[in-house]
Amino acid sequence: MAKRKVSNLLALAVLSLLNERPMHPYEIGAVMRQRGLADSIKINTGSLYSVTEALVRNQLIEPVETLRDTKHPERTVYAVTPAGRTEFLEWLRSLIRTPFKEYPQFAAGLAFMGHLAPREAVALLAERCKLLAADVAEIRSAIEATAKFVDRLFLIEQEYSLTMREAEVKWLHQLIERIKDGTFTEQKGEQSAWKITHPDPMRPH
Amino acid sequence: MAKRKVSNLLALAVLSLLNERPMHPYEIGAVMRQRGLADSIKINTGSLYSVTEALVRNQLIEPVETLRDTKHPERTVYAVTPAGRTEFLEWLRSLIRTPFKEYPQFAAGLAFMGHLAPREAVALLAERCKLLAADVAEIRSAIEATAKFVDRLFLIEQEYSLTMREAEVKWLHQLIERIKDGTFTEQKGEQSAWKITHPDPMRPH
DNA sequence: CATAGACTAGTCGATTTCGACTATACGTGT
DNA sequence: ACACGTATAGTCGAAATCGACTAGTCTATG
Repeated sequence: MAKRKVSNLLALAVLSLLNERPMHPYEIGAVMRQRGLADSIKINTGSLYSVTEALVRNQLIEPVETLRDTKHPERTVYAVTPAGRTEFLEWLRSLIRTPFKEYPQFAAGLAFMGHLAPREAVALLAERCKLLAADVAEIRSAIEATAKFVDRLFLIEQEYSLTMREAEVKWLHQLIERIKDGTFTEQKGEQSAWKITHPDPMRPH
Repeated sequence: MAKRKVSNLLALAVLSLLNERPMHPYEIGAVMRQRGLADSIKINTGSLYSVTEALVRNQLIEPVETLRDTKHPERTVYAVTPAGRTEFLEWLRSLIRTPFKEYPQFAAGLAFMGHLAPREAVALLAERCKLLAADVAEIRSAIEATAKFVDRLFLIEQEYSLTMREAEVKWLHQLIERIKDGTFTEQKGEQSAWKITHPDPMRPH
């Protein structure tokens, strides 16, 4: 994510909600959680205030009033600026259009999987399959339960999440099979070991 | 990713490479790039040194010598400690076993897609499809080219990457179809608009 | 009535991330 | 000879991220 003045996705959420109406940061956090946005965008209180400041500094939002209420701490209400509205829409477009490079943790794990014995790798992958399958079931029922009172438009992202997990489970099954069937391994004595035919400095053992 | 003393995936790469042999950070960076690890783990020079310091601070690696060479700047060589070896393996296991929550940028885009007109959304999604398809083709040829001299074990992560992109392309096609076929939309005058039947504060317009 | 926990709205300081920069050496082209 | 680009090995300072903490109010419970 290059060149954006503020790039934390929290800022996108802030811009989106302020597009609806002015709010103070605590309220933004509460609405995000209420709407399940915390599922797509990581919320951290410190970052929410920090991002809000950055948006102000870059004139994408501005403070419009400060409310005092004997019952509550003082709160500052922000509204989006025209520049902020523009940034929001452009950012949103680029998020939908451009498949930006991601660095999923599992990919890093796979890159170093050769450090583990094939047998152990298979066990771990199988466990991952189980956990993902549970995720899949959970997302499924959440979608069904929510579909009763939420428009499908707002379930798209859960469906995406579901699809990607299902694809991973499927691939994992295949990977496990291939490890077991000897595609990646060879027998060394009683143990099966990764098949390494290029013992050069390219990769570990 | 909770509780790890050092959690940047760069640190995992450092631990992995130092498991092979002692190296200085610049060399670690170079080897990572040479091996294509920069594809799975984001490298930033400042972070590499910072992460190295954090690993030292937490006694997962230690400096073993400082080399001076009239041609090159002074360099500090680090080696992994027993605790570092243990941490590496446990971290690796957890990366493979546990599907930790990720926050892909596209998911955030989908969460707010309702802010765009359906027509525009479709155009953007179609563009994304194209870009992803190009990624798919590229990864495919990279795998084929590399398979000639790299063991399959070391291509697993590229295959994962390929699979996930293919799944996304497929799903995108379906999503586009569903937007076009009226699943998500309704006619409002001459324009098609998102079908919103719950105009409550749950979501934007 | 007192206490504990949750809620409200934010702060704080430590750590991490980022990307430009430093300074030297070498190779290449003009 | 000079300029430029690349390689070597790292530094630096600004900004971002994180998660615990602050302080007051309200509610429920004993």
